[in-house]
Amino acid sequence: MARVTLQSIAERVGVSRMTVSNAFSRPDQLSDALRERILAVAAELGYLGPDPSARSLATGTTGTIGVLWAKELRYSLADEVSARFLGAVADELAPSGLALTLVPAIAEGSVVPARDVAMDGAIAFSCDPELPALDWLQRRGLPVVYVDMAAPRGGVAITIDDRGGARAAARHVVALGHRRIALFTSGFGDEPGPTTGQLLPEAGRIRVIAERHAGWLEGLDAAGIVPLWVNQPNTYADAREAARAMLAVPDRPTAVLCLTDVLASSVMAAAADAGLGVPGDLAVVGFDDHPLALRSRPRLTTVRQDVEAKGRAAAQALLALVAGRADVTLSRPRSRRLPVQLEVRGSTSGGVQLDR
Amino acid sequence: MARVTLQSIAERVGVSRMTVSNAFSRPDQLSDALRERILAVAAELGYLGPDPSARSLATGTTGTIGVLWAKELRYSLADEVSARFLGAVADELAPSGLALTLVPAIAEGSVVPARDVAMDGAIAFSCDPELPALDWLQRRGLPVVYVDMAAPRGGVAITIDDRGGARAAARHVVALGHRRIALFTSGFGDEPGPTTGQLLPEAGRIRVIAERHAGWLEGLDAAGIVPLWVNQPNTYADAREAARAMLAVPDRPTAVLCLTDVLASSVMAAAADAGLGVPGDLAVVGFDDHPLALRSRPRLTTVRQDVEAKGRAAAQALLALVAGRADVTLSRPRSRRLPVQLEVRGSTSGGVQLDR
DNA sequence: CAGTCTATCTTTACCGGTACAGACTATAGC
DNA sequence: GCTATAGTCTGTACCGGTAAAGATAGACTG
Repeated sequence: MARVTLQSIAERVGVSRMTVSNAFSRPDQLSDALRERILAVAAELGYLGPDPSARSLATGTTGTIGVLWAKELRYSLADEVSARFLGAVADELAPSGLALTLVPAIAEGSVVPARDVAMDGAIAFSCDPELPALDWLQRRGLPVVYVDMAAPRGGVAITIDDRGGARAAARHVVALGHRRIALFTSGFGDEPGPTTGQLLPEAGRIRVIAERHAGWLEGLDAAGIVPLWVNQPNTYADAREAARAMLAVPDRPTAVLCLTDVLASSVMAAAADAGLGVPGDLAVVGFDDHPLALRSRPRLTTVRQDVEAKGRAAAQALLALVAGRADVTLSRPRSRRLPVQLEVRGSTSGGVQLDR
Repeated sequence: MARVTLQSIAERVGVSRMTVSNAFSRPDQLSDALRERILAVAAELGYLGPDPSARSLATGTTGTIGVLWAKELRYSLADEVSARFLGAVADELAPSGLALTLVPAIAEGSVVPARDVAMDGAIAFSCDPELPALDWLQRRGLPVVYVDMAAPRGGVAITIDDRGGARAAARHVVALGHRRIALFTSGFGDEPGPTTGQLLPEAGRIRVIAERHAGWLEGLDAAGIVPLWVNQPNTYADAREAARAMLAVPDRPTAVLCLTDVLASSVMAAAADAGLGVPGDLAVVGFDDHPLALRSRPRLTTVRQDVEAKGRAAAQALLALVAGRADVTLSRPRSRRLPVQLEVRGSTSGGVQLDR
């Protein structure tokens, strides 16, 4: 299959290659009559439109933006919250005709995707700031928007008020009178269950984890409460084992604050398995307001974030950065911190009235 | 920021441009000493490695493969099952250094991603076979693997036994003695709730829908049962309204077979809202064996598919196709239909023993 | 010591487009 | 009638690499 190129069409029609190029890319540069003739010949020859790579080389733009993922995609995408974020980004980008490339931050083999994948810009999503891949993005001079992580100096970050939300969650259970409170989270290694260990440094660099922990502690410290830390290894496995271990400790906690709704959901399942009533025996609070939160019985009290708004904000900021490279008169997009909202539902209130 | 190119490095070191290229791409083509010198100069000048677009143009490969999505990504990715499929594909591809580009099948504006995005191959995931985007992929001569959809003649398809699974689900509830059975699905338009309408043509072309419906009917027809069709508009909204309407009909069904676990989960929530016991008042069967199925109380009887195996199979088939283009002696990968398995749990059995 | 390798580097020729600066009309304005 | 102006089209010069074959020289073979 000999490839049909601009050149072959040009020869057939009897015009210059440039004119054929314009027929596709800049219709205003030639007469309609000629354009139609060119397009007809192109169709006849089976021309597929300008070659993406060649155009990309010539113009310096690729038509795709990358999303840098820290974790293995298997895990990240399995999480509905991350996936919805990605979906919102993709949809916000679609009208501009930009596709979205998933770029693994962790290199396997010699290919370094953050260096070798063609893209016009990138969104770094909840990455360890020390990842070499981030360096590559910057060295390439690509516009980058940082989501759920700190931006380097001058960078654009889109975050949510993780700390405030976690603090509100902690205050909520404290206000309900709970004193034995567990913090159900990740980042303490591979052992599921209650832990007295240190948060792993790499986990501490994940902003979402660090900030939610900080918020919880702010809320608990004020009441002089020392929490029970419970670890869930950061894999895709069901968190029920860790939850079971938590519920088996002497002086079992009466309330548990969870890093995410997905973890909270497993906690609720474990509570049911153990014959414990929620919220009567155990109050549970999640984070994210995942669809799970509404599907669970009782409905889950949680800190709502608008993950789709976050995705849209990130996409818009990145679009502005990409456009700003071409037109320096445009103002740079600003970092934003989106608000969160504590949603009190049946998993803590117990009152049917609040459970709608 | 003047770009550092191979040429500038070559001049600085005093060798040909080709040698510099080889220093990066084919280390065996030059002496180690020279290579080190070149890399040193490259580092000093801030060279970032070969430009992806230029390399892509010269070699004819892009280092990315596309995944064609029919629905808006916002919806597709929000579904944990789709998302896990995508994650499995991405992880299977990662060792080959291939990135993954999400390609919207529905064009917005003049850009046709399936035509304009650079890629080495594509996975079409549960698309309407009549989508123009599929044509573009074929006209480009790209290797394509079709997942959860029929492949065109000679194409490679990875599917699951949707029909057999649905049939097993139907037989299961029939065997339990149910006679008033609802089929909770999508594809009948925008009205939620029981319907007597026709399945929309575009929905009928979605293999997953068509096959699961066919399987259900095979199972019910054998028992002479006429089901109640219940429609859930194909949006991201919670399906509880449709479920509520279903439970409000006179002669309320005693069993409901659902297109997916996500829908089943909403049905169970609606049952709880209506004060109905599962499985006592209403038996519920899902499809997919989504993590939800295990988290729900009672646990959801469902048809298990291994979505990650599906993703891996698709990725492997595509890798084989891509490799086969270069080396025609390789055998073409074959279409596969992966098995499914009915998982009987508490939402139909009622027996505690089966609910573990 | 001629002949043949092998390793190393260079030369030539693309890959398939687009940007930008003319050049050549035809029309309009005065 | 002569010059602006706009509308079309062409020519040239890149974009930044890689493939494949050729050149050169020292090592090895018999």
